[in-house]
Amino acid sequence: MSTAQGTERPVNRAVDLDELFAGATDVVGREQLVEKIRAGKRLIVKHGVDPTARDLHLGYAVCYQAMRRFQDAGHTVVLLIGDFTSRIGDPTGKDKTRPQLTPEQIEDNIASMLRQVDRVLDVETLVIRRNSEWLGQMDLADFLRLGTRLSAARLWERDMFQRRLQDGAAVYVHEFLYPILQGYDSWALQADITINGTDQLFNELMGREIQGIFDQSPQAIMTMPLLPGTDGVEKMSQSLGNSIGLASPPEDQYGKVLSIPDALMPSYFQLATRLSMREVDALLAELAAGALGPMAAKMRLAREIVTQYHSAADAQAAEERFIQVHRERAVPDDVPEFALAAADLPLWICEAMKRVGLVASTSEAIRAIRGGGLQVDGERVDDKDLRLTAPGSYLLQKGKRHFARLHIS
RNA sequence: GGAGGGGUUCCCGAGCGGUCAAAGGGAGCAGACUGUAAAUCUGCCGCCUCCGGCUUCGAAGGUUCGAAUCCUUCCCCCUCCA
Repeated sequence: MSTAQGTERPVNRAVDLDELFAGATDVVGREQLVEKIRAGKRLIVKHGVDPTARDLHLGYAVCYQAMRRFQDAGHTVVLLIGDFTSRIGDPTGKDKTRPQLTPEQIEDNIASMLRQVDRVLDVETLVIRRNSEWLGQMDLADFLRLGTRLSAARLWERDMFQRRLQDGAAVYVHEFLYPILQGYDSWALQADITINGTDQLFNELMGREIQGIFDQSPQAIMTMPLLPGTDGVEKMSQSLGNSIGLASPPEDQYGKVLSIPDALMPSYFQLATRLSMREVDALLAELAAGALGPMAAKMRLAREIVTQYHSAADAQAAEERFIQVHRERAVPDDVPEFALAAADLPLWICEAMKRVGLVASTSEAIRAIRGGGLQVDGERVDDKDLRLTAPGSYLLQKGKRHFARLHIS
């Protein structure tokens, strides 16, 4: 079993521990870990992910920021791709079995993931491993042998299982066994610390258990809080539509950050920016004291984030644009354009709105008109039977933010 | 192997022969308000040139003047006992 090799960078033994662990909800086994750091050991820092295709968002970045700090301190960060475990599939949806990923798809996904994480992590020194390397070789006898050392009661403790049991929901065998495999990963990598979301605590504790069984020094577990989404209620998740993508355009990021509830600003400053704890504390103190207005603070937050994932210039531009569009309600300059021939005249307004994609159906267009939400050239449309009769250029608009320009010639 | 519960509009979830395009919540869209794309309040939220029509309630048949609601078969999901 090979282990990850870091590059020959010096390890910073005197690293500021508070900054290193900043934002963590908990660090299990911190004492031991600190000893290793002080002794100058180059830590193996594990972060496990599924190789599913997805757009990474700020929620994921919370861990990456933490991992980056370890990289900066000279440690080896291993991005562990759960290619083997993902073949088993995540059971939680009611959806039918997920199509199995081919090795090519997995490699594509890894590549796409790297293109996104390189905005946070140092990809040069990042080590990538796949757990099929060892799990793919494990035979049933090995697995059962491991089973002789682990009590099922230990697995049942998992609160998720307990809850499902109470609710009368199913617990599938493979998910029951999943933690063992994930724990085995830590042993295989000889991980000194694993960094992941709080939801992974149980699985990672299994790693300590298994490392202990094989007389390996148990990994520390640094759990990071789940970043709330822009709705301020649910955790950030692509499927909930409350996420801010790392690769999203500057304006999109900027706008979304400004839309978070004020109460979320502290967590975002702390978890989603590269600012140090000290800087964040100072900023929040100013905010609390009223020296810094909430809007100003949030704009600062948005700038920080856009700057990190794009550039200071992009952040500046996004901010100006935001002010224009939302405060001054100007028409954006990237309005999608559509062209139609004069032969389509006269064109029913509902049809026009549909052609241009502002509404999905004429029914919706009619409803929108009744609700007063459609405009042509800045004038509200009140008559659902309105027709465009002359060739020319029309600015179609739904609400305040959806525009389309239609050229008829 | 046995017993039972269930599949409803984007999601969750009521409905259990007509008054059902189907309660309620969430999401989404719009209007008002605001420092914000937040919060709050209001409206909309299957399709159709829409004061009328058409197609929906796992699938296919059937019973009825009439079904999401009853019957039959099939597909899928869950729980409990063994």
